[in-house]
Amino acid sequence: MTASPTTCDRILDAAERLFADEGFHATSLRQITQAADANLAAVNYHFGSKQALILAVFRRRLDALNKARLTRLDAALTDSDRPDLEEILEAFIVPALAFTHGSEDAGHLFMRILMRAFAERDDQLHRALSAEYAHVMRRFASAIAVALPGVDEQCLRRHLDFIVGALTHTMAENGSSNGQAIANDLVRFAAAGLRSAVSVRNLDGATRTLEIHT
Amino acid sequence: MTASPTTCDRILDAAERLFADEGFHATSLRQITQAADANLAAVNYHFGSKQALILAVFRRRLDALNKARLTRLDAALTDSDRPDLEEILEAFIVPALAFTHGSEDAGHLFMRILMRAFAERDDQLHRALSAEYAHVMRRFASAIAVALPGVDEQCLRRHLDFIVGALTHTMAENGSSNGQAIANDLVRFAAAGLRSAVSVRNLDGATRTLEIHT
DNA sequence: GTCTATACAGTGATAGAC
DNA sequence: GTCTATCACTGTATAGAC
Repeated sequence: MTASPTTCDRILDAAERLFADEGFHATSLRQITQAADANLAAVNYHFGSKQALILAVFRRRLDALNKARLTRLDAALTDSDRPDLEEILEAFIVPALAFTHGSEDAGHLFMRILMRAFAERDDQLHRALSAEYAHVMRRFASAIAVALPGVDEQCLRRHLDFIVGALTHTMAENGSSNGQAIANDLVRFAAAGLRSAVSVRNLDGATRTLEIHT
Repeated sequence: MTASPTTCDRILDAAERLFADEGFHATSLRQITQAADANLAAVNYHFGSKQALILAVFRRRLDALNKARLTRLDAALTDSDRPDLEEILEAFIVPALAFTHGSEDAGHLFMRILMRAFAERDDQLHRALSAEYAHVMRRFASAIAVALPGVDEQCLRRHLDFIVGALTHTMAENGSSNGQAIANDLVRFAAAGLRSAVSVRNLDGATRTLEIHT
């Protein structure tokens, strides 16, 4: 069941489970290699460092998540001529929160790992991952820009940061409960927030008399 | 300049600076005590553990932030009879992002420490801090509930999580640039998101024919 | 009480033998 | 590729000096 063929995979599996259970910092390489029936030095041989091992554990699951996101985004875009904002947001949010309901091993572990990730990640990991998946963010930004014509580019980038922050914080906070309800809620919240920028901008351009807060 | 009177304060100052520069995990107690002209054991004597020292460093700044938030909230609530949603959100968001512009030592360090916090925090720290400042969240939740009559309680709690996540992620991502612009943006974004919940709920209760997404 | 010196078990990493 | 042995370093605990 847990006996994967190669040493590399056994280390990845053991590391994922231990990281999810105990946290990254609290898990030692000796624990991991012992659980994986491997030698201590094997980690540094195969991955280079503990940091790189953590990154590898993440990459394995985040690749799947972002592939699911892009697949759903493509479906939403080809679905109709004019992309629907809610569908785009669902393509980004639902796959992330969907693992929540999976009592499947991989899904459950992934969720707990993600909770750990945003509860404990260091910025090396953060930088590496956000660079690695920047193209995903760019694709969603483009799609939203089409669905919301007239939205300011810098404003859109900020709003995407808002959404990413809300999503990850909520995942870390709420664990594996109410995934679908939270997803619906966040989609509506984010859509309203995004649309508010466009309407304010339009009003501003049209009348120049809008009062700006503080 | 950096010579505070007591050993306790010197350790706190040195720890804050080193944590901001290098990160929590990467900074050793030996670095801290050396920079603070103190003995290694002084940390465990005064704070109990490295974890508790990290917590103490946070508490010193977060106390000030949350006091500023509550002061501004009180001002917004007594300002007029009916609380204004945007003013409430500003009371929560602006003080957090205001430190951004402070070239003052404390403000600048605080910002970088906060970036580290949400780039590296472990869940012990997270749990302790959110428990410690839960009353602040409760006060803001109550204020918003008054400003937005009819909003579902559970929904409001989720939305507050969205806002906290968006705020912290954005602070960690954008560093010390454009604080005021981001604050205005986030206030508008959050207000629109919050209002969307109320209008949807009202529509839902009134017509029962609203289509629910997916 | 406040602080110091010292010791300890455990960490990630690495060089070199097999 | 894999393993053993070893390194410098970590956070923590304690006994004792001021």
